[in-house]
Amino acid sequence: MSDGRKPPNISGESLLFLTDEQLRQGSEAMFFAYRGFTADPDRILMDQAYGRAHHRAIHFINRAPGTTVNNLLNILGVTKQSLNRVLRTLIADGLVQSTVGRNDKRERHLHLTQAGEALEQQLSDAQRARLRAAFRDAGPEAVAGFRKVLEAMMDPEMRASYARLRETGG
Amino acid sequence: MSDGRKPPNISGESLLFLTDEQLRQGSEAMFFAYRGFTADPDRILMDQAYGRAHHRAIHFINRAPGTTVNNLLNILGVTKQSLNRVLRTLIADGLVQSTVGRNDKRERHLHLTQAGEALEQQLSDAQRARLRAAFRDAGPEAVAGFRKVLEAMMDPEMRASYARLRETGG
DNA sequence: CTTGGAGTGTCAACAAGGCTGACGTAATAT
DNA sequence: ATATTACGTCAGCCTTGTTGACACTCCAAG
Repeated sequence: MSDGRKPPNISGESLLFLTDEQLRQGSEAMFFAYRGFTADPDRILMDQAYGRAHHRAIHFINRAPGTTVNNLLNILGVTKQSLNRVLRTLIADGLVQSTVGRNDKRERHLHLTQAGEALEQQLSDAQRARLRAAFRDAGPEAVAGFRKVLEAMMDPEMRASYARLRETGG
Repeated sequence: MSDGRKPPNISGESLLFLTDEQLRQGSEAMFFAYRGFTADPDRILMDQAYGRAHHRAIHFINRAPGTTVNNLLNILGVTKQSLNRVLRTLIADGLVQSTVGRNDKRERHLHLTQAGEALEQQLSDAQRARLRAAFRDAGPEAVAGFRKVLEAMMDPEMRASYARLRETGG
């Protein structure tokens, strides 16, 4: 690594897509694209007293209704103090409902209220609109490649979370 | 938007890759992948007194040596005050050199020092290693699709910055 | 030549949202 | 009975975003 120059074409196929320059362009594409990816929901949330952290919580509670705090913690990859601050405001504002577990009363199960679902819709509509346009412009094969590379880029635990959500979600 | 159901197959080709569920999976892939994407440099920077903002500044100064503060501002999409705090520490620590513009003395031209280049190498090596592995696993066609979708996802101005960097960079 | 506006960069103060550490409480597991 | 787990909370810190206020430079209009 850090060879700085194009690796020689060892195997039969061209490895030009693995040059440092190509990888750097990939990094920059990720950076700029992620900005676009979050821009629309961010704009919506600015008006309200919420931020990106609230969006993430709402998204995954909607995605896995009844999930526990601990599970959400693992998915989001933040500390419970951080998450709790966000959840506290969402519960206080009546967007999220926290119910004591039936089997294990230590657990709290999280659901979106109607108001929470409404906000989730609004946020994911904005984000999906951009993604839909990008997907349509790029075409199905590009989208398949997009997904493939992103998945390969994840940490293993994240890849597991991602796969689990895919199974339950459809 | 927000139709919630699969759109009918209007055109000749299948539009199943544009269902809400597929788009949601795309969002989640972006979220998890971006975490992985930033994880390695973040780990390196944790030890030092620097964060992700410093990484971004160093990256783009390296990419476009002699760039002005204002230009960097546009690329990074933050306020000049935010950037200035980062630059101040980098300059104080001798990683970045700021020289008054020759033609226009209002401008500052930014360069990495040797120490700055060394850190840049270390950071981008870590990030490139992950990206290289992901690219190799996914293969050239997937990478092409990846790039295509990301580019379509950017805001127009960001797409312009991205293209500009690509030209000068090679 | 002076002056006013636009462009560029700096300093100060504040907020969001990460983090760690410590502690309390209830429920479960051993 | 005790240890562990799940959750909540308080306190305090750091990074990194924000606005507001200000200084210096340049250029053009008067």
